[in-house]
Amino acid sequence: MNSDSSSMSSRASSPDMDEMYLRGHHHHHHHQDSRLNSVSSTQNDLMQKMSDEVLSRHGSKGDGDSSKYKIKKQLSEQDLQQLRLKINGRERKRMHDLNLAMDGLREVMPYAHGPSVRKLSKIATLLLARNYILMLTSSLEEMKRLVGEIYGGHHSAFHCGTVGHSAAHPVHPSNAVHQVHPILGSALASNNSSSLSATLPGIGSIRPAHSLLKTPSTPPLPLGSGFQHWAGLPCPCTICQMPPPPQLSALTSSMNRISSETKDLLK
DNA sequence: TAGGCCATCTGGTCCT
DNA sequence: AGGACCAGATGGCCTA
Repeated sequence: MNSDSSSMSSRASSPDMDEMYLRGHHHHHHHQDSRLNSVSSTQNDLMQKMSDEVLSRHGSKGDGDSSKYKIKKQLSEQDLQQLRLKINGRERKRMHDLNLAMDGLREVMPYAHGPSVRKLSKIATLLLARNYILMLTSSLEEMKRLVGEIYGGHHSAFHCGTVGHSAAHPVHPSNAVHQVHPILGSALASNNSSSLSATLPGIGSIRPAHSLLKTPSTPPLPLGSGFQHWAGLPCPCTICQMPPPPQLSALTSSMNRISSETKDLLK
């Protein structure tokens, strides 16, 4: 029925409940669930309600002829089945789309990918993503600060990526730190880079804003801002041509402190 | 076997 | 009115 296997690859697909429904699931008492009795009654109510809706759609509501009503009730049950199938199908598609988005998020998360690695659960994905964003944001802030200290504020203000772009690209994390939701803002305030934890392998030789995001296993993050630093292109500016200042190694070590939190997520 | 995770169904609510 | 979104319920699968 549904060909989507990406979100269900690790488990057998469930029995087709629509099929069950069509075979008389609404008469079901195939398991002794305490909820089923109440559901059955409410379901009957629903059936009647929807039946009325369908009947009214067909312009037959209020028909006094009982034999006609019986026929039309039968028709309406078919309509109800079709309606239910339609609604269920929409909901399934919605959840499949949600799972696809979740897979997309997993793909850009800094954790080991591969067939032998069990994929992150949904909750772990969301929590890790949050930590990752927080870490990136605070790293960026820290780098901006360091660059400002080293080269002076006026120069860094003209730097193509780390500072100058932030005003032009509102969605960039370096700008988001000032515009973020109050909750995130408070989270940032309480989460410096040492308490944050995310995995960024191969970050040893740091160039501001470059190698931070260009991890070997992850593609450039699609932030939607057209931020050219992340497009894999070499940057011609003087700052990017210079070797990394020794102060930035402190950032490296803080980044490598990844994570009791994150490791917990991966358990 | 218990608990975690998940897909699905379902009814309610909100939105367009 | 119909669709999107949400939360609760349920059962299946898997793992410690």
